[in-house]
Amino acid sequence: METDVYAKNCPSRQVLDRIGDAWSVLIVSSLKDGSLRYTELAQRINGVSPKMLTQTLRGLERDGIVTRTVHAVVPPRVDYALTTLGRSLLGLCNALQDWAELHIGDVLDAREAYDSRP
Amino acid sequence: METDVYAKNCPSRQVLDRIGDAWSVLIVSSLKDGSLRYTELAQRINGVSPKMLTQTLRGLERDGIVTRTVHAVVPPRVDYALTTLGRSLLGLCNALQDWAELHIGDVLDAREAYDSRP
DNA sequence: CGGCATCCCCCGGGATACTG
DNA sequence: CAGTATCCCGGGGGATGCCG
Repeated sequence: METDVYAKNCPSRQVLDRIGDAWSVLIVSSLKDGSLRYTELAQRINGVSPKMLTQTLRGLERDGIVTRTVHAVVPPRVDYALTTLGRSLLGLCNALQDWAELHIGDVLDAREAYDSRP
Repeated sequence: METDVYAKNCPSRQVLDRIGDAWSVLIVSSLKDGSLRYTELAQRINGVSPKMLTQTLRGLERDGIVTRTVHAVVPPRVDYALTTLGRSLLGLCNALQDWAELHIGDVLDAREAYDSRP
């Protein structure tokens, strides 16, 4: 198959969009040690609205990156976990966060220098 | 410094946003072999509007990831190149694209399966 | 050639309230 | 508890037109 991310209509662009989505990255990273419930994800990921959490989880499920397991109990319980495909993303997500935490200082310095220019 | 990407107001979130931006990834990758002119970038990156190209380049420059060099000639010539900080991103960008090109098939299959479910 | 500036539209996404 | 439904707003981002 022809996969050129520079091409406008290449589906790999959509993959970039998904991975690029900040919520996706945070969700995948949160699930690295095992499954979590909906509420646990919501607490863990500071600032995500229920709408975006659900929406992103549905997208990840559709893309075969997470599984959604409903337990028939009261109160309801829904677990989310990574698939094999999802686990293959962990290295990337970790690298992303590592870079961010390692170079955030440089970036902030560069911004300050840029903004204080005539 | 406290760097927790799960925290709402952590600046590393902004780094995630920048790297997550599809245009940023494509620009950084395009510059891996050396500097390019504005028009060359526009041609290389299919589907980007002038506005977004300029805007993204400004953001990358502000964040210390690319340099912008204006040559005083007619017609004008502006070269963009990666900084050291920008070059440190190359591994990440390549990994991102590699993953996309490697797993795009799995993702598309998962989507089809998901969409054709009752 | 390499941009800003402006207009304008559309929808991403937050807040809130309600259900199985 | 785990969502859906609804409303609503800001701004992302395309198109177009003008400068140095």
